[in-house]
Formats: sequence, structure tokens, C-alpha cells
Amino acid sequence: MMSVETVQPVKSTYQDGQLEINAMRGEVLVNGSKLVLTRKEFELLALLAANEGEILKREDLMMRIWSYSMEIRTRTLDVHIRRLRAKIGEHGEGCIETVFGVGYRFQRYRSPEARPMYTFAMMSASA
Amino acid sequence: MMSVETVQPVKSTYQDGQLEINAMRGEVLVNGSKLVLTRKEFELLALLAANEGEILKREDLMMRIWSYSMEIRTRTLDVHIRRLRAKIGEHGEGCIETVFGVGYRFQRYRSPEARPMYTFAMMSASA
DNA sequence: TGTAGCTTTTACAACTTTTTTACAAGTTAA
DNA sequence: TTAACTTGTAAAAAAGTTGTAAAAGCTACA
Repeated sequence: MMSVETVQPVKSTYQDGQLEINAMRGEVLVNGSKLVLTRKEFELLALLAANEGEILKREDLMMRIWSYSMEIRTRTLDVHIRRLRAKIGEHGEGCIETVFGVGYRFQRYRSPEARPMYTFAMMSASA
Repeated sequence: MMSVETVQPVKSTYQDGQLEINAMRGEVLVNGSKLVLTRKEFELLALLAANEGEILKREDLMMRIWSYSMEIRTRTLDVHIRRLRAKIGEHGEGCIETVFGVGYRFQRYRSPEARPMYTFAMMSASA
């Protein structure tokens, strides 16, 4: 693990068919049009996208964006996820996936039929 | 830190459809007519324009124009921004963009519809 | 010294973002 | 199907940031 890598909270860029995240310029484009995100929204999206395909646990998201604190009795994370999804729009539904009992996962663009229908809550949520 | 690089606060010239900055002559023209700016106003505009398209953080602007000092509890920067915008006029609104929680960004002229609604706060401002 | 012009400070208004609250809706497992 | 628990949502509250006017402080110079 050795922390050799610099703490770069955000992969410099993400891109798929619909969505583009340019961390350097702080820009997010959805189908070419620029998105207006707040700071926390941006951080959250960038973190999720940087770990594309992986499930990030609620606790981890909390820790990494809200710095270790914050009881998990608050809906803060959910509210931010909701706003992100709303802003990203249609693609947002598909790309930010809820993993019940665990957390969220960002998925690279897949055509609707390519998306699994099942909720797919894997990983012993306890773990 | 070593000050090897020359302190060249200003790209020699900027120009777009509306605005022209001639750093050598210390002149700013808006739609052909000369603008009378004070020294600080000029420095600020020139610095922003020299980094056209990039977000300059408040701290950085402070450091580079007010030399490292100045608590960020003062409205000095904002006041200068306001006066700049006022003097540049209509174009000023569009070209000096506020990036909430971070700083300001100078944008080359874009037709009104090309402008994002901006509020947009990116990049963990802390970083 | 007085004046004019520039810059900074102050005090508050206006605005934006983030968090909290309260409850609805969805999910899981016995 | 119900009980227990998790997530979604809207709306309000709280926190934080920026905008602005006006006053005060400077500086240069006639």
C-alpha cells in the first residue's frame, strides 16, 4: 500500500460516451453541455468516477469527502447523490448505482439493455 | 520556492471580439474605446486574462497582486472585481466569472447562450 | 497643506451551498 | 406479510461566500 502516490483526490479525467469529467478545469460535460456542479457534488462525482466499477461504501464516501466525521444517521450523502443524479440527468440514473446496504458505484456508460436489472447487492454488507 | 522565474504578471496582450488588453502600453480597449483603469484594476484584469479559461483561486490572486499578505476576511479583492466589471461594462459580466468557493475565471468572449449559468464550484478549494 | 484620486476597510445585504429534519418509499429476511 | 432496516425526497434551517455602498486611509503633487 505504501503511500508513494500523491494524494490526488481526483483522477485527472474521465470520459465515456455521455459524460466527461475534466478535473483540472473543474468541468463536467454531459453530452457536450457544461454542467453546473457545486464543490461537494463535484468531489463526490469525481471520487465515484475515479473508482469506476467499484463499489464505494457509504462509510468510505463519508470519510473521504466529509472527513471522517458525520454520523450515519444523516441523509447528507443521499441528498448529494440525488442532486448529482438529477443534474447528470438521464445518464445519471444509469451511472450512479445504489448498492443496497453497502454504498454506491459509478458505472461507465452502458446501453440500457446492457444494464443488469437486478439490484445486485453483493459483498456481505457486513464486511 | 526560489524565485528563479521572472515575475511577469502579465501576458503581453489579450484580444477577443470585444476586449483588447495591451499590457505593454497598459491599455485596455472595450469595443474600440479606451478604458481608464487604475493600477490594481489593471493588474488584476491582466492577470486574469493572462490565464484565460483557468480558475484562479482567491488566495492566488491575493498573493500575486497583494503580495502574500492579506487575510481572506477582507473584501478587497471583491471590490476590485466589482469595479473592473463595472468598467468593462456589459462584457464584464460575462468575462469575469465567479467560481463560488474558489475564485474567479476570465473567459474569452462567448455569445450569451454559450455561457453556462455558472455558479459552479469545483476542486476541493482546500487543495 | 490641501486636494484629488486610488486603495482598503467596514458593515451589512444578498446569494449559494450544505446540512438537517421529517417522512415516504423501497428492500430484506423471518 | 410484517417488522426492521435502508434509501429517496422535499423543504427548511444553517452555514458559508460574495456583492455593494460608504467611509476611512493613503499617496502624490500642486
